[in-house]
Amino acid sequence: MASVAAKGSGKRELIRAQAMRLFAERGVDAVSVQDIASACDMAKPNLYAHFKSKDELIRDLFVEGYRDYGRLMVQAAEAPGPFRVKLERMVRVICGLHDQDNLRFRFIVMTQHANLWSVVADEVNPMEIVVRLVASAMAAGEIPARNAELVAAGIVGLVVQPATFLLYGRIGGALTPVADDIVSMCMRVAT
Amino acid sequence: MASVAAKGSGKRELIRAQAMRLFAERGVDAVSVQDIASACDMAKPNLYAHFKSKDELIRDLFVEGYRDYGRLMVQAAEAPGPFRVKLERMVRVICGLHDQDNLRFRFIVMTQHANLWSVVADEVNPMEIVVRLVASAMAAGEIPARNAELVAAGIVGLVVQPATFLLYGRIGGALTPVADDIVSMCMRVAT
DNA sequence: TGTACATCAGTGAACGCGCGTTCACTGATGTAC
DNA sequence: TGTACATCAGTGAACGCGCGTTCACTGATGTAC
Repeated sequence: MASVAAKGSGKRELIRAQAMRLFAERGVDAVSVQDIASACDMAKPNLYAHFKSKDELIRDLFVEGYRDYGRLMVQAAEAPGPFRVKLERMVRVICGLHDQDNLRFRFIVMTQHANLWSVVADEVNPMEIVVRLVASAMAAGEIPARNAELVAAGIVGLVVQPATFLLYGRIGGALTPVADDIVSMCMRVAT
Repeated sequence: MASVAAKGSGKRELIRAQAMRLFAERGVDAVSVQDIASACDMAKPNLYAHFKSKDELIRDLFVEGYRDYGRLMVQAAEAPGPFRVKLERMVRVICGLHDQDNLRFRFIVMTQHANLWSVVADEVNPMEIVVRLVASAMAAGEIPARNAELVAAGIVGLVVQPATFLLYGRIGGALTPVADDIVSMCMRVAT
């Protein structure tokens, strides 16, 4: 059961890894504390030595799940270069994280409407970051000034929806091989 | 409580309307049978005179929820005209349905990962329809032949993500006013 | 008109169940002398 | 070396709760004569 490698060491990381896997596969509501305990080969009460409650565990995974995305996207946006380069870096970051840690991406997709956003800081909120990138490129005259929120939404959709197609086996393989195509679609939308 | 207008008449339609509203607002798992009964001003057991179980009610709403989208999208795709016209009709249909019955759209978004797809026929599966439209336009040489699934995913994303932004108040108003912009983004992605 | 009966939408109360969570306890391990 | 004790990860059993669902019953309404 405990075949999914825990990133760090120790029981806490084992619990986090197994819980994220189960949540990603079935959704948080369809996974019981017992399910998580079984996957970790431990008794249910022992989970409470590491997390105060099921909710705390979910929040922990949600925050941690978005942290890397946010941080790397901010880096991509703040590093020097024209809009096209920033956007390309950003798309590649997301494709890379997606392929490298697919379970996390699944988890994020499954929980995206779960009223958990209040626990994620605005600075690392991926939507916010894309909106800011697009808006500042328009302000700088790098791309035509249009409805920035709408263009940003479009760009997010151009990444998220192919990822979702992949999730359901509609597209095979990984996201990185088509990163170029996604970037070019984004650029056509933005310019 | 029963202020949401039921489309048809009778208790069954009242239940369907209230349930869809609650499911759209909170997600199916966060709404109990008691919640639905209260919203309908009736006792819990009475729901079972109209639906065999909570699951049946959810499936009913899911199937019904997609039916109009699928039917109208197929019409838009099968009516004569070049790719651009078909795509535009299709986008307008979705924007129109979205604005006219926002709760249904919310419900669809909330339940999109709920393992309910087996109850929706392939012919009216919106993703399928878009994929077919793009693939046949490529086959006919109307648009450049590229990865059809990916382009279709992009187009779906260009509609769904703005709708989601709207859902969370990130964009104000309705989808129809920006339908033109969405169509033009889709065309730039596809050609 | 009044009486007897059939119908049936609607309900109060209870059902069993699995949930998240708590707690008193166990038993292996390390340490002191 | 053996004995006594402290530590603490881990657990079996139970907790209360709200869930979806069932069922025997009610009581208003319509119909027959």
